[in-house]
Amino acid sequence: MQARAGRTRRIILKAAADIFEARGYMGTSLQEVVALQDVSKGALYFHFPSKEQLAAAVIREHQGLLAELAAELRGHHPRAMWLLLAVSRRISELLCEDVMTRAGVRLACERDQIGDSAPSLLDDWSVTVAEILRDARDQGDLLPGVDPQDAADFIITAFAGLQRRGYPIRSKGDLHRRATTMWRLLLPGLTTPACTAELMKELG
Amino acid sequence: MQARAGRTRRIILKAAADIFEARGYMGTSLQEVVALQDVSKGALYFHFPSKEQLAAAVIREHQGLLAELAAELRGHHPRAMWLLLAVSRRISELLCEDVMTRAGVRLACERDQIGDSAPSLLDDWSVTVAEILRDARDQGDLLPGVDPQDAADFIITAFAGLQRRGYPIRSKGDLHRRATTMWRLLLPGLTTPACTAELMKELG
Amino acid sequence: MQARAGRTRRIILKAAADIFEARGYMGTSLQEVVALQDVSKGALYFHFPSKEQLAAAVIREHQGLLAELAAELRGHHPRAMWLLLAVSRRISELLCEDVMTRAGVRLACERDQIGDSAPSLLDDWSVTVAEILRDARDQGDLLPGVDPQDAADFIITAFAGLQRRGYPIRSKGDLHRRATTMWRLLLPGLTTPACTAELMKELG
Amino acid sequence: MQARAGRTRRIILKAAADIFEARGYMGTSLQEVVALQDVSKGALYFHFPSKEQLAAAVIREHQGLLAELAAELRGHHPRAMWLLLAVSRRISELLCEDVMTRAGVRLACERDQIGDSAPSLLDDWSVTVAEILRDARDQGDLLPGVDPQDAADFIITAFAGLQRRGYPIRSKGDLHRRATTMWRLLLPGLTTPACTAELMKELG
DNA sequence: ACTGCCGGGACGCCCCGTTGGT
DNA sequence: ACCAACGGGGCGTCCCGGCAGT
Repeated sequence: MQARAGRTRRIILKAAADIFEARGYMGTSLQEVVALQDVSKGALYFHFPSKEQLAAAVIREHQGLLAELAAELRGHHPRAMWLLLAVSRRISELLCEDVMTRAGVRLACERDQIGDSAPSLLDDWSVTVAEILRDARDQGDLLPGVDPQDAADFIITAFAGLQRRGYPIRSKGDLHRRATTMWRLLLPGLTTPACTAELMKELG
Repeated sequence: MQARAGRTRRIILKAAADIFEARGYMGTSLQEVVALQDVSKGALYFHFPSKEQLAAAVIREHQGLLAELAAELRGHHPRAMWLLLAVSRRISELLCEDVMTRAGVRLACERDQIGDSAPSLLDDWSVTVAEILRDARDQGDLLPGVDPQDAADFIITAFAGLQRRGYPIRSKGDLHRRATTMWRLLLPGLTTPACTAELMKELG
Repeated sequence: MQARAGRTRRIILKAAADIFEARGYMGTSLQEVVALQDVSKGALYFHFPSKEQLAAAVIREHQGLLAELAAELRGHHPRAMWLLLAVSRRISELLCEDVMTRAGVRLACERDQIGDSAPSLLDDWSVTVAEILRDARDQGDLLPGVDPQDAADFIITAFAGLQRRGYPIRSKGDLHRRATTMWRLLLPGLTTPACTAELMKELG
Repeated sequence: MQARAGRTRRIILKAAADIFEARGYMGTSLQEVVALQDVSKGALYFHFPSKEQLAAAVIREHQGLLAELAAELRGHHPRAMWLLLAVSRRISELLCEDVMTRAGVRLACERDQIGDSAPSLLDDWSVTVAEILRDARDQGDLLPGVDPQDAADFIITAFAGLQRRGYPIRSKGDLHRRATTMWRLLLPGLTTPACTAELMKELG
């Protein structure tokens, strides 16, 4: 029965992500969530004590993801800036392919509407990016005068903005293009000219 | 009576901005709006036929503002990039001082939850910024390889993100600092080194 | 100005009839009424103190009409039953041609939803028809055993039902046909065979 | 649980009938309905998705009833006209004893205010009565020249009018008396003299 | 343990019938 | 004659507990 329970939980989580992603937290009715995959309200309330917790669970699905990704990719990318770009690319891909990721990011941006039990995903990300930037500084790739934490804050905010509502992402390439634009604008202000030049080649 | 009507309308608009800014579109109840300044439901319904139209009016309050600002400040700033920074600074100030501005921007970001009658403020801004950037290009201040429209899109998205939920703006200086950080990171990727150097001095 | 006032009153009354006829008393909003002919609410409330009184006025427009008609046509129709049919035909025509008449009858049927200030049109009609039937009895045209008042009650109820909602009246002929059907069914139970036979020829 | 649900549904339906009967469709507030038997809005919303559906359910309660009655009584009344009177008497009884029946008929008359989802009860009745009349014709009881469908239309309209608003039904006998009056007036125009004479004795 | 039916209140938005100041 | 404003609900419906089954 444990297996069935887990499966149901997952189904609900997925359905919730679908609706949350499309309508936002407040615009989502649990009615719609359960209707989407034809589970009962009872099932939902068994697995998640409240709407707030449901949203929190969707966000939590990605909590720590960026840190994991960083840890995982760190092996392949000794230099921190390369790592940062690699992680950025990976997240972009997820944003394109995976509804749950999009939902998580959207909900993270709507944290103030959800409540304190929602993990502050963007803060986590900010911390991780700040760490990477500190590594980059230690490796001499960062421009002097760049504060890693401030820069990280800006970067993740800007990045989260890439999937802005109203700018619907049409295709994988679409988001990729926006990310590329972002990095092309940011790198010269972030990294040393030599490093920038090399990274630009990566971006294509 | 025209005067009184205008005054009431303004009171409602202001109250709406207060609540919209704090709770977002969907989180706002018209009940709360009218309670805040003790106007009646009837008064609200008289001036605004629906919640959607109310939000649209708050947004509309700022539609064209950036374009006006640009036109107005153009005289004082012959070089486009200087103009851009001046406008940015002005908007930052407004975001700090004026609740309605903050509400407008927040609602603009939530446009997909409001409906099509809401002006797409950010698109407007994007257009204006793109124009300025084209001027900058013509003046030789832009780096080659920078697409004005793409850059403008990114800039306004990032700028709108500066007042991100969860990152409450604590003081006027707070937002100013974030804006400065943004431009310091962006300018090197946007403008020629000479131009960048001069602008950096402006930023302090 | 007296003339203008009277004209406005009439315009409002007409507009009210239009909407009342289409939507019924409770389904009608004064908003709609004033919008139809673009008069102001102030104008409406100047002429009619309340919705109830407005409806009452529409009904009152026809109060006494049937009695007048009877009086007027009495000259041409010495025998009461002929008079009754003539009056019936005249009312049928009005129901077809005149919205106000239809509205009046509809409102009269919805009297319980309007309030006590609405004239009980149907009761009036009932009284008049009963008088006519009594005349017919005196003229020896009524079957013995027919109680004029009971018969009148039934006749006007049935007649009012001819324009039943959902049975939309498509054309003048439509209502005429229903009325003919009614009389063909009723007359044999109401009048002496001889009288019935003559009247049937009238109906065609 | 099924049992409880059914009971609740019935309670709501009954309360709705009470209010609908007294105030009409548009004059009824669901608030009042739930207050009458102290059920919650949630319960109402669970069983009936809208006011329209609630009214439709009240009407539907009687849809097919007349046809069933006809089928059931057909055994006891070989001759169609006797059947018709029997059915009429049965419905009259129901109208006196049962609020839901009165509510159903009232709502059926207000169908245009409710919406298309309301069954057109009166049309159904009309069809059934027309069938009976056709049987009567085949049995040689109908007068030549009577169109069964037209006659049926008139009969049910008139019958529905018996419980007219403003003519409150005071007692069982009251409605019975009106029905008797109706048939006494109608039968001579509907059936052959011999048949009429026999039926009249039935009416008393 | 897990799922589901049924019910419970609480508002939310809309909008309606009405009155004051002019 | 009117513009502006007033509250009072109406309906929908939403988020959520209790039990009853499995």
